[in-house]
Amino acid sequence: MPELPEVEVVRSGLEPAVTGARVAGVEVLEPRSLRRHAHGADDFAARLEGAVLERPERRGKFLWVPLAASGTALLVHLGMSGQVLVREPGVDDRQTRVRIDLEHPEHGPLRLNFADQRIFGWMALDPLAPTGLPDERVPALVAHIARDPLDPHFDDHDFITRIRARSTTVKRALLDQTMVSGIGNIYADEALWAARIHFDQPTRTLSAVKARQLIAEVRRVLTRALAEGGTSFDAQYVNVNGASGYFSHSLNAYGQQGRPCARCGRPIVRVKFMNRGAHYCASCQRIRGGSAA
DNA sequence: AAGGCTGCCTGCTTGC
DNA sequence: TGCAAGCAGGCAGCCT
Repeated sequence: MPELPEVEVVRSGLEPAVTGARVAGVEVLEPRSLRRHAHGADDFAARLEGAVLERPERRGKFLWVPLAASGTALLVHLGMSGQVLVREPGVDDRQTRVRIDLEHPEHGPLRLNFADQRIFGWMALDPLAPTGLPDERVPALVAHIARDPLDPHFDDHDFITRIRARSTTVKRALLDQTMVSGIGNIYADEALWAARIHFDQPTRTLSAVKARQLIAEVRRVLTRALAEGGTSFDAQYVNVNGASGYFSHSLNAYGQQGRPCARCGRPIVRVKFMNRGAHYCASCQRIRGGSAA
């Protein structure tokens, strides 16, 4: 379940390998991995071959590599199980869906393998469009995605205002990538635990102080997970070298059902919510009625 | 506007 | 032992 920290680990790992490299060859082994590319697998390969790659960028869980002098980017979403692996030429990985061979001016030939067990992830070539900020462009398929909490232009005050104005509940809002991006099921549950907020608390009843605390805890958990190299439970998430992260050892709520809450000792419980699991401490995280003041 | 639900997917785990 | 159902869930799109 790659979320912001895992995608950022991939982006930063990719940066030295791809920046300035030329695409020497593209092989699409699984056309479904290109379902969001507008014109099919052959067009994808033909247009990507020969392109020179620039520094990879990220917003939320979306990762893209601009192609020099083209107004286009190679856009990647890892979905549930996607990986981008930097390998020696000719090396293959299990469940490789797209192979991209690179020629780097300093590192020589390299291979990128886009591997994805469940095929929820995808790649596409997508036009870059201006955001309104000087010198900032994002792919068209990312235009509707909100800034993420590690973006220097993320506006906490604006987030607090918007979340309190929405008639929804708090976990639903955290998972809504048009409200705030980069958060998935793991870090939503972790941030809610840290802020002592129940997942089903109506957002209109969140005080401004509580909403501020929530976004601060979101940022803290994302930052800590990034520092630990992301969360891995198995081979489904690895960095560009195939190594796992360590944050799974730091989880307080997600996957901790039956274990004692690190604050109060009562067991963490897991319930079904939005067709996924919600993990929380029923003692520390209660729905508070009352004023929104 | 909000949200419920489905489809997209495979591999591992659980249950009969 | 073997098979089938259940489970993991990000996102788009449809419908109410």
